[in-house]
Amino acid sequence: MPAKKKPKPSGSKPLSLKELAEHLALSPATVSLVINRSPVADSIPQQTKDRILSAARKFKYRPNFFARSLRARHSFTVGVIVPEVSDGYSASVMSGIEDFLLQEGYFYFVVSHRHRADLIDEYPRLFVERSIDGLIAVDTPWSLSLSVPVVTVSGHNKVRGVTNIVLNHVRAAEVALQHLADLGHRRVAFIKGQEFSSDTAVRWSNIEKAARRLRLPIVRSLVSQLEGDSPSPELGYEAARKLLASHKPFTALFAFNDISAMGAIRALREAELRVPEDVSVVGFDDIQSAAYQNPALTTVRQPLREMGRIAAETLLRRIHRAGANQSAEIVVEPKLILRETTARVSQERK
Amino acid sequence: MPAKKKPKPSGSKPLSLKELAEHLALSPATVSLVINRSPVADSIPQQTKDRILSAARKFKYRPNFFARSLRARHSFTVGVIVPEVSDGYSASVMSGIEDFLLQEGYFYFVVSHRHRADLIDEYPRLFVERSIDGLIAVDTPWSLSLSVPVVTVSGHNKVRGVTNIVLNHVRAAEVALQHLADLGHRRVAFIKGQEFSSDTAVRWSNIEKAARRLRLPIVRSLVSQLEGDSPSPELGYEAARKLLASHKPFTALFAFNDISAMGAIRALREAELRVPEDVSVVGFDDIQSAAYQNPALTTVRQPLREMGRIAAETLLRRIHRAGANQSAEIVVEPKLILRETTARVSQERK
DNA sequence: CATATTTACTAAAACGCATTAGTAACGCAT
DNA sequence: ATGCGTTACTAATGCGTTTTAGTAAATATG
Repeated sequence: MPAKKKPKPSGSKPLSLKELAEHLALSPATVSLVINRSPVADSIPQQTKDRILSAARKFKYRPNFFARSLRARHSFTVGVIVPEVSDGYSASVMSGIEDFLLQEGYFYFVVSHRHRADLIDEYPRLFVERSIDGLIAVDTPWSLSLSVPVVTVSGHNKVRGVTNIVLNHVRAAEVALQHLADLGHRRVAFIKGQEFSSDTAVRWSNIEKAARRLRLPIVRSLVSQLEGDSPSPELGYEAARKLLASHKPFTALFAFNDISAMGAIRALREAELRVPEDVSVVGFDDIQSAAYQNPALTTVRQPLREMGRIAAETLLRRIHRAGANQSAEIVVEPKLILRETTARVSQERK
Repeated sequence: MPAKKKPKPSGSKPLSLKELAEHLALSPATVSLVINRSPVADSIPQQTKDRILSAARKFKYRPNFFARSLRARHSFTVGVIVPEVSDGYSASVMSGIEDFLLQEGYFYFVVSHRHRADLIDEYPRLFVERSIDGLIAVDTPWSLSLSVPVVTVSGHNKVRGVTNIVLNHVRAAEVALQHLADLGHRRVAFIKGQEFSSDTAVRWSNIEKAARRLRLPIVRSLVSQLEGDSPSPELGYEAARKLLASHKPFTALFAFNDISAMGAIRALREAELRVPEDVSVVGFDDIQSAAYQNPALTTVRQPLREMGRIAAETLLRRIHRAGANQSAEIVVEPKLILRETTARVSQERK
């Protein structure tokens, strides 16, 4: 005899397993077993199962997430830490992360540390308190060994228990400089990344190697560096101004990223230098707006979205098969995207 | 007599309230009361409190989040739904949301619906299953009345229980067209937003009104519309091509957003039209990269980050004082940012 | 000195679920 | 008739908190 107490079929608060069981005149245990398709429920006749399932549907039964997680001791949630949500790099990676995570029934928390060391320390702790199942650190210096699996995107420290998703930086430097060399450039200026950026060091050392192989000289005064943690092209503008101030001539510029390339182009313009006629510029990353600059930016593409996806995939794999699969590094390939900011070096400037 | 069982001061699994209490030879209740600074604990002598607090610190006791939420029936988590994390608009708003939320001890889940109606339907449900305390919908058509407070950014439907954070669109249209009119432009072309974009309709109707007030004609063939849901400038490029194809002359273009303005500028260039000498262009939003276009984009700024922050603030207020505070709309002011894509209309084109 | 109040706690229930160890009833072979 | 294996379930426990309603002892009050 079904109780006729709650005549609210919709809009009321969610009903619990117990209430559902009561309605069915069964025990919560049985209902739980059936709903979770537990093998223990094999002995339960199909008819009963159907009865349970259809009642669950009818009453829109949704297991309480906290109760479930409390018992199961995992949350189907991962943490993502980035320098800043609103910069193109992080956002692209996140997009890839999201793709995979949601499709697997996971959600994610995001936090931006904005390069504050205290936050880089604190946020992971907060995450762990929130019982995340794993963590992805994007473009963030990482040295912690957490109690949950960690995957980084562009992390370069070898830390026990963390897998790094990295670009093939050897290739990236090669492909960019080769292109410039092919166009006849010999005097190339560079803008290095900020100290805190996790790619700065590797990228630079590979540029040096590639330059050596190509016999391109690297002149001290033609190397500038981004300073400050703003995500705006302003920094590239400043860096390029310093380059210009050295009064050493150069015919090409390889910037640390697309954003700084944009700023640099502006500085070149202001100095009455045409891009690419007078100076060729190569960016890095290939963020969305790179293609729609005027002129469109030639750049080294990192498959950011894919890197995010791989990070998510790797993380979940590690969450599931804890222990095994300890490949510490996964490498993805860059690609040179030819657009309009590079050109053959002109005769008179050669 | 303290048990000498677990001699692992670090690295081991988190200890529970019960274990902590056991160690202190007190009941879990007492410990809980003290740790949560409950008024009921007033009668407990300071000495005992100190003992508890210092033990908690020593053992790094962290309450289990699920257990706590299970009991308290709220999660200190809100959901954020955006069209796409990796587009500048959403990302800026998110940045503002994050600022406020984290500072108040809340975390947030993000999902991108990418304009798929089924996801716009499904994600909020998933959110509710995850027991979010509230939801922010960014630039997303919203008509649902959820069981938790909802705040939209640029939502325009009046729905019971949802607060909309919106731009003053009257002013936005006015300020842009006034500027163009002041520069002598009479033949202005327009690019409208996609149907699915929540601002499209309001924006357009206010443009019509402002144009009427300024006695600027709106010619049918000089109105184009974005089509497709890509977040790239490509769409603006296409829209501008259609405008050009009409062969009606125009001296200014007011685009739906900065991204499409960038695409449009490229189309104009290809048609041998100089910006701003031949055609002035005004964008909308003032996303990060607007300032670093060449030429830098004149645009109507929406204070996106601030809108995010206000959304978060409003949401938390509504979560805390459920019921009251039912202002259905909060309006923020736009600002015209003068840069380099607008100029006085030239004599011969007039 | 009897009673009321305050002090310093604690027992127990509840939040909603998953799971393990059972049990009762039945059919079947011996 | 006895024992055994199925079948169809259920009771009970635990996950880690918070909170309410107590209680026992110490102290104050009349």
